[in-house]
Amino acid sequence: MRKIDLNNFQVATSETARDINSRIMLNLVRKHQPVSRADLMRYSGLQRSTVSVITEQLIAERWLKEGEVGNLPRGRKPTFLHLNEDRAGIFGINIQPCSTNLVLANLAGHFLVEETLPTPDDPDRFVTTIAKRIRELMKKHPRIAYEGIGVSLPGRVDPSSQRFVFAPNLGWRETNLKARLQDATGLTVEMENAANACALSEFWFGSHHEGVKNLIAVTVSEGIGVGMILNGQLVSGTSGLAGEFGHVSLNEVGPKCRCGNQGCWEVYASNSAALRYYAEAAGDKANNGGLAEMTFQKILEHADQGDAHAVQALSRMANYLGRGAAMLINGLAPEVIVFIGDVTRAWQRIGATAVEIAHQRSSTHATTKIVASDSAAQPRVRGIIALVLQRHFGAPTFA
Amino acid sequence: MRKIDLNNFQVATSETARDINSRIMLNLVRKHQPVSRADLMRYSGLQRSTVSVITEQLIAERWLKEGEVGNLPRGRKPTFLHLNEDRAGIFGINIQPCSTNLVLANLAGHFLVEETLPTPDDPDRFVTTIAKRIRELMKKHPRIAYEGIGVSLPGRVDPSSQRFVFAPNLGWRETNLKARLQDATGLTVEMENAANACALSEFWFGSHHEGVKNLIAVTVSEGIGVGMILNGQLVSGTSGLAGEFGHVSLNEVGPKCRCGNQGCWEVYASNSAALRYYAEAAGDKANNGGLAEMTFQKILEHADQGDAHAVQALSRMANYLGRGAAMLINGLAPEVIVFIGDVTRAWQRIGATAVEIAHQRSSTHATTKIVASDSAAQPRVRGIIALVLQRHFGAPTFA
DNA sequence: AGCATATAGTTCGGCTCAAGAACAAATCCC
DNA sequence: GGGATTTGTTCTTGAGCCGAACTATATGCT
Repeated sequence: MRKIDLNNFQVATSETARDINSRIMLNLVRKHQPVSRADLMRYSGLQRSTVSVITEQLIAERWLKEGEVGNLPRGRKPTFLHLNEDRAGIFGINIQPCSTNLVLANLAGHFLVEETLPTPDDPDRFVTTIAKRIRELMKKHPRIAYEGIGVSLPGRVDPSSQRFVFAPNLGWRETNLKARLQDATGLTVEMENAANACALSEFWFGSHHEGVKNLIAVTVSEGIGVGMILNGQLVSGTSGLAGEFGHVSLNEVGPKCRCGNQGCWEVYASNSAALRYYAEAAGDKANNGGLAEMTFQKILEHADQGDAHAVQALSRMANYLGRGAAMLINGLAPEVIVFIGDVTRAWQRIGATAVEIAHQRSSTHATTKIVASDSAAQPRVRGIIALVLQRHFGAPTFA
Repeated sequence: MRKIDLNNFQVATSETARDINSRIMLNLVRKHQPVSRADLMRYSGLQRSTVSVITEQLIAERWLKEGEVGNLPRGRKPTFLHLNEDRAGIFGINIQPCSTNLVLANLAGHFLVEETLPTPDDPDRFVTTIAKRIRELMKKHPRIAYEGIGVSLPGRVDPSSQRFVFAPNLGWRETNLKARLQDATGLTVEMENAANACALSEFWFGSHHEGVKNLIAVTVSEGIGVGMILNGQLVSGTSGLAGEFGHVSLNEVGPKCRCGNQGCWEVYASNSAALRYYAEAAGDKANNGGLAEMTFQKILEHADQGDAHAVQALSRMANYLGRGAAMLINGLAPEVIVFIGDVTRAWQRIGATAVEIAHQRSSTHATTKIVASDSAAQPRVRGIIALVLQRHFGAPTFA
């Protein structure tokens, strides 16, 4: 039960009921399509007449389209309804320190165009490059409407001002990226932290978590980021700063972290941590060169080839991934924790350890599932598409 | 933005708009009373006519009452509306290991009756004793309607089944307390974890956090419990298990915790931890007796009397309270963290340390306020009143 | 006193919307 | 072809908000 925010609430008008019910219809079609009006009546509990009127309206607005006719043992054949997936196009941009993904997706979240380009050093060049490409793509695919642009980036974004609070890995000075991209493209821009985007991706597109209302995404790369869905919605905290569990200290006398503190989770469980573990294990060989050019990628390969040091490094990393997961389970008790990042490619090797440690160190009553994301699914960019889609498929809020 | 749960949603009917708007009216009156219909029109943005109809209805249902007439420089004098605080009575029960509070409150959360009794060893006796007393009180105050009973207890309650998942400090075997209390009193019973109740208390009755949507309550006693309000609503997690941050390990080689793990936050920052610190500081004197009967209460007194060991023990405790708060700030970035428990009585002594450590060890961008609750306010029992009040004052959810 | 002005609150017609019943359409089976 | 069955539409009714007109009550100026 939510408390009404008396500084910012929304009263109901005569159209409110329709807003709510047509949003429900849209979601029911999304889930159950192909689906007849009669099915919608049964799923929703609304009157057949009401369903008819609402679907008629949604068809007129091109959200839905009538499709083939179904077959039943008896009676009039139903006309199936479908989501009109090509009603709108959404651009998704995923900015990472070295490369940026640009995607054009439809309402179903399917990618129509998918490109990768190097991330420019400064935001000015970024805006002009991306805006140009987006305008080209809009010309090339002129038939669809464009809903907006979603941007995921390694940093925290203030939900109210939509400026980023910090993005250390990007090295960009604080800038009003949103306004400039909007001016350059004419489309609405929404920005979100990459871990939050991943959480949204799993929450809206993850097929295996039916009925889940609490889901946590953990992105593991150079650092660790956490995105949280609690009570069915993204948790952003004040100024969008929530999710920095990667900088919770697991050991007050642990190694220094770039955040200034000691023994942070990401000092123990990130890709960089695995590199450190490998260097420690490989010992003196480190000085013989080669190790300086070591990458997490190579550790995964070495482990596959049976390199004991690599296996050990990954195992230590897995152990700490488990400890951090235990923190999240104890504190937030989600139904699911999803790990995202290169580490998922080695999940078969390290998943069991992480899961075991996590359960060992968390409440015995918790039933949290811990899984690795399908890395092919591009959760960062899919999630940012989900963010934009929420405008149309999310629950409208009143009061 | 929330995702619609297609397994459990609520369609809008013709009455939905009224439900929403009259709930808003009720809250506006609660906040701004005494308030005229014209004021409500301005606060809500609804038409004067709509406000008139809704208030008429709320007066007929006895939620509101007309009061005195106001004065204005010009024009017709407004009739002020008030919340009819005595429309309903709510029983609040706070179960703690040794004593139980029973409170009868009105709609404003004011206590009409306030009693304390020893907590029976077994739930059977508890139900009969409490139910008898509640029936007596209902006879004694026959004029008001009774809304229900709220029960706060040291343990986690599954929101769906309303059974407690575990309550180790209570030592009661799992029992369907809710159903039995309902049968014995004829009133609706709602149960909630004590830390969650505290969070609700601060959120609904805390005057100093206007506009706050993310608030965390930390109860410090023998153990540490955490209750979280995020996005304006209580976060319970799967089976109500969220909030066990007290059992997050801050040190993997720290002292054993009763939960089976090592170095949990509550091993370092609870009342029991302060007792251990004191024993360590007092050293050999411990064997001379007296220390076995040491209580946290006495440590507070000794500190006031200038006992260096007591001061040091509290200071170590404060340090770890700060570290735990830093974890909550990094992870959840609330606007406010409220500490609750005996420790608040020593807040003048230890607050500064805790706040300093918390800010030192959390994101430099975070602006979380850290405060001690007013211990006289009885947050546990006030919060459980808030839980029941939410039924009438919380935002109704559709879709 | 009389009138203009201002503010509070009520009443009524018009519009949106869901409910529910009646009806039309389409199909199968006998 | 007729009855049974299911889908989908149409129409009336009642709930509820909007907006305008209207009533009630006050002040201040002439």
